[in-house]
Formats: sequence, C-alpha cells, structure tokens
Amino acid sequence: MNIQQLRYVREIIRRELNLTEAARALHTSQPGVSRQVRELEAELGIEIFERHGRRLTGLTGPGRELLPIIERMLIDVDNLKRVGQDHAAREVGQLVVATTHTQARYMLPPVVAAYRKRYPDVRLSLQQGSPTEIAMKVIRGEADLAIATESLDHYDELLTLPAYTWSHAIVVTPDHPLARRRRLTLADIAAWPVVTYSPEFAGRSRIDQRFAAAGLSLDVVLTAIDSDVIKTYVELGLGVGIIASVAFDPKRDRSLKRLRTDGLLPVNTTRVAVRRGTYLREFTLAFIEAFAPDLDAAAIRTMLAVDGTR
Amino acid sequence: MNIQQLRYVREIIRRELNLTEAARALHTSQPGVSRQVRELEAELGIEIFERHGRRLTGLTGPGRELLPIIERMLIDVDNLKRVGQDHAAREVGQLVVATTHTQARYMLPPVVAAYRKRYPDVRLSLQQGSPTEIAMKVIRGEADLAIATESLDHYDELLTLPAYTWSHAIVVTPDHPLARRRRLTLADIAAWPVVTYSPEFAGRSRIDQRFAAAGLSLDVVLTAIDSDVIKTYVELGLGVGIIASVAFDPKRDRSLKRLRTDGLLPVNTTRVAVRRGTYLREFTLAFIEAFAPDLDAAAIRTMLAVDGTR
DNA sequence: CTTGCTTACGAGACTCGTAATAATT
DNA sequence: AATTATTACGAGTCTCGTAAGCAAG
Repeated sequence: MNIQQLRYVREIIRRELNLTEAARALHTSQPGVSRQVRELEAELGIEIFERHGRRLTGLTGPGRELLPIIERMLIDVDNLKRVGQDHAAREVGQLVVATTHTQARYMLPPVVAAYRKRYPDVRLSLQQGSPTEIAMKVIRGEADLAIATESLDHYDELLTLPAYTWSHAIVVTPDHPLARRRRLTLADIAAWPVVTYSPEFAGRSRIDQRFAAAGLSLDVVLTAIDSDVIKTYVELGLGVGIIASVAFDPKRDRSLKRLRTDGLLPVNTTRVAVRRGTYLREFTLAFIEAFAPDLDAAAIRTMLAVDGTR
Repeated sequence: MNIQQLRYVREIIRRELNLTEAARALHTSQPGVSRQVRELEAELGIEIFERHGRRLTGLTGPGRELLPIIERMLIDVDNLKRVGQDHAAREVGQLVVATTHTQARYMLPPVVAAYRKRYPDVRLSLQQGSPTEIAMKVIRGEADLAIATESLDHYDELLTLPAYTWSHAIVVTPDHPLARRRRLTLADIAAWPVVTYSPEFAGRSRIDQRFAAAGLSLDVVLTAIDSDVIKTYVELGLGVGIIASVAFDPKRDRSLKRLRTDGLLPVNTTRVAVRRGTYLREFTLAFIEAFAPDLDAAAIRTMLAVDGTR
C-alpha cells in the first residue's frame, strides 16, 4: 500500500469512475493507474470498483467503506506538509479563499488589503463561485476557506465559524412611490415587483421565508447573483431592490434611495468554513481572524481542537 | 513521503528516541531507518527530531505537531486493511482482548466459550494486565479491546462503552464475629483488617471513596490483583475480604461466608474501550455485543459514528 | 570504548511510461 | 468505430541491506 495508490482511487471516483480522466488529471499514464489500483485491491483482498467487463461502473460495498478513510488519509498527507511549511517558512505560502460575489465585492476588499500588507509573501487567491461550488472547493481541498452567508452548514465535512451578522436594505429610485413612505411594512414591499438575488445567494432564502411567514409572496422580476446587477435594474425602474446593506453606498449610489427598514428584514450570519480535519496554517488563522471581528486565533483554535478530537 | 517513513518515526518515538531499537522492532536495518527519517524531514522542510551531535534527544516543535497526524494516518492504514479483511473473509481474523484478572477469570469465560463456537475462525487472544497496561495496549493498536472497571476513561484516545454494572461482596470465614451480624454498616467493616484489591484494580478506588465519604479509613492488610489470592488469605483469617461479587461462588467457596450488604458498597461499571478512529470488524462488534448485554451492534455503531464524524 | 546515528555503495525490487491488446458502448 | 481498461515489457528510480565511519556518553 502506498499513498499514490490512494490518490489514484480518490481521483478515479472524483472523475466519475473514468480512469483515463483520472490519469490525465494526475499527470500520469493510464496503465500505471490501472495497475496500481489492481495492486491495492489485491493487497486488501477485495475489489474496490465494480467492473462490467473492462468498464468501471461503480464502487463495491467495501469500496464505499474505504473511501472516507482514504479521503482522511490524503487530507492528513496535506496536513503533514502544511505543518512542515508552517515551521519552515511561517509567513510564506498560498491561501485560497473561495467566496461569493457580495463578500468579494463589498466585505473582503479592506480585509484583503490589510492582509496583503501584513503577509506580503502569502499568495492570496480569491475564487468566486456559488455557495455550493465554494463549499465543494473546500471539501475537495482546492480552497482553504469558504466565505458565504448560506448553505455552508449543510456539509458534514465542513466546520463553520460565524464571522459577522448583517441584514438587507431596500433600495428604490428617488421617484418611486415607496420613497415617500416613512415606515415600511412587508406588505408594502410585496405590493411591488422586486429585484434581488438568485435563490442560493446572499440570504435570499431567508428573505423568502420572512415574507412567507407573513403570508406574502414576492413578485421577483429579476434575480441576479451580484448586487451591482440588481442596483442597475432598480435604477432602470424594473422594481424594488433588496440587496445586502453593505452593497449600498450613499455616495456612489446617488441615483438610489435606501429606505428605513428597522427590523423588518431577517438578520443573516456570514460564516467562514474550513474542511474538518485539516491543519490550518498560522497565516490562514490570521485571515479568519482579520475577517471575523468576533473571532480571535485562540477562539478558533479551541473550536478546531474540540472538533478535532474525534 | 511514504507510509514506511511514518512507521519509522512513530516507532522511534515509541522506543524513546532509540533509532536502533526501532529498527530492530521493525525488522529492518538501522541505516535504512536513519536515511528514511532524514528524507522525510527533508521533504517536509523541517527537523522532526532534536539531535545533539548524533544522538536523538527529543522532538522538535513541528515534530510534536506532526505526531498526532502520523498516528492517525497509521491507524487509517490499519483501518483500510481491516475493511479489506472484513469483506474478504468476514469471520476470519484475529481479535485481541486486553483485560484484567477479575474479568478474565469470572466474567469472560462463558462469553469466550460462546464466541468461539460462533466464530471458530477468529483467533481470540486474551491479554491480562493492569488497567493502565491494557489501555496502552489498545492505544498502541496492540489490542482491539480493553475490558476493565476503572481508569479507562482517562484517555482521550479511547472511546469507552458501558458493559454492565456490579458491586462488591464482603466475605469472611464462617467463624468470624461479623458472620453473625444481620445487618452490616461501613463502620462494622472498617473495624476489622481488610483484604482487597490493589489500588487500580476492580473498583478499589471507589471502595476507598465510599469509606472516606463516611469518615472512615480502611486498614488494608493485604492487596492483591486477583480475587483468588484475596479469598485464600481471607480463609487464613487475615481479615475481611472485599471482592467482586461475581468472584464468590457459594458452591466452591464453602469455607467462606458472603455477608449481606444491600446498597452499602458502591456500584461499579465495567466498560469496554476501543481506540477512537479505528474501524471495528464485524466480529469485533459481535464480541462487544456478546459481552455487554445492554449493547447491541446498532447502538455501538451509532456511538462510534457520532464519535467518528470529527 | 561502547553505544548509536550517519555516510557509502551495490543488489534487487518496484514504479512508471510506451506499445499492444481486449472489451464495451 | 471510438472509447476505455488491461496486459506486456523495458528503462530508470528507489528502497534496503551490508560495511565503514564518526560522534557522544
């Protein structure tokens, strides 16, 4: 048994049982992968993959039991390397942050600026994607952190930490009838066409829940994944905009008016997710710390430690 | 990096930083181990061991961080093998149970008899030792299960399951003054010399606590690790015996009288311990199930699953 | 001067890539 | 017919054992 064999098995499964694809992804030859897999199977005394003739068609029962152990071992391989790097060159390395548009556009810029100054030798890479995509990136080890408001809690493989809370803002054109109202109700908003986020983004689901709880349903005429698109169409008069309040800048967005909503809309929590069982390098913890004002390195370490005991 | 290197590192640490010993234990050459360790260190970019000249004198900081990851990976290597064996030959294999005298002598015989009939191809091996020793055996992977009444809860690496509860019995010679008393008190017992278990065995610590709580202290004139020794000396009139009640057999022990103690002495829980993170083969679960009347395979699996999520 | 780690070197095993083969879709 | 896994074979690498060297207690 060797680590390479485990990598091969994982990659074949990730590539949907296409051994050829896996070989390509791992920059090696197809026969090499085939052979190593068979050798591992022989050593363990079982078949990992179901084969119909010469095609891999699925995982066997034992194969399914093997998989989580293999994944954990490969994570641990990375962990060993990270421990090494963390001590060999404490503030040198790579940090991949997967995040959604709203975070990248409005919340992260100041954090990133400060972080880059503090850690000039960390190659910081931001990767934008949908909540599902960024969660998968972290689970597969392609990103170190995921930052998003929704749906990071649905994965057993992830450990999420609350970073900060925020709520939405209602924006309209200055000449919109709602602009004159002193106090809004949910029904006021629901009376107009709405422009807001796509279902899985930026707390959208919680908005829907709030209105549904009040017996109302929204007439959403345009959904977007980023706030700038929403603002653009609100300016065009397409409807009332619901955006993350951080996305509204009174100076820049002079053609829009933000309405008072005190407590009307739900509070959202933006969370940072890491892969359970991964070793976090010191500069990774520092990023979380910088991003989440309520968390300090000590608190993060304890949450990880409690979790990591298994 | 390869698995062998990790084994070498672990073994060196287990052998108290004696690389020569580690090489011997692993049936390989000293230079080979030395070389592989240096190569691992080079690949990770750190020193794992502190060296004074040519002697290994300790672990470095990064070395200490590496260790738990290495241990976990090596456990996972075994786990992979076990999954294989479990499917290749479900009821064939080896099961090592580490336990204390009282369990081995009184509680296990019927379980073992039934188990051997049910699983004739499982090589069952019982290893007797002190609670500390058997706990270490399981932690080091030398035994699959530990069965004992005390001190299995003090190890983070172990997961313990309650198997059954029991209490102690007071035994005396038939002509002892206490033999005529209808109802005993703690003070009655404390008035006489006592023969019982060594401090870490068979619930001894809880006996002491009980008497201490009542403001009494025991005059222990002989401590033993096994009940047979205790009974022998009680027969010789050395003192009042306190033994596990299962160790008293009215038919065999005709020269002793068991006194009524209803509720006087504390209740003990015998526990089964397994190494956290290890895959338990089906026949291992079956043994636990056979030993612990209150646990069934499903219950055990859930406890392990909850624990194993990490 | 004994114990114990490291360096040197050579034999043997193993991994991996190319080419050819066989089986599915 | 095209795609995909397995078998065959050979080059190159790597591991490991023996022997020699060297540092520490």
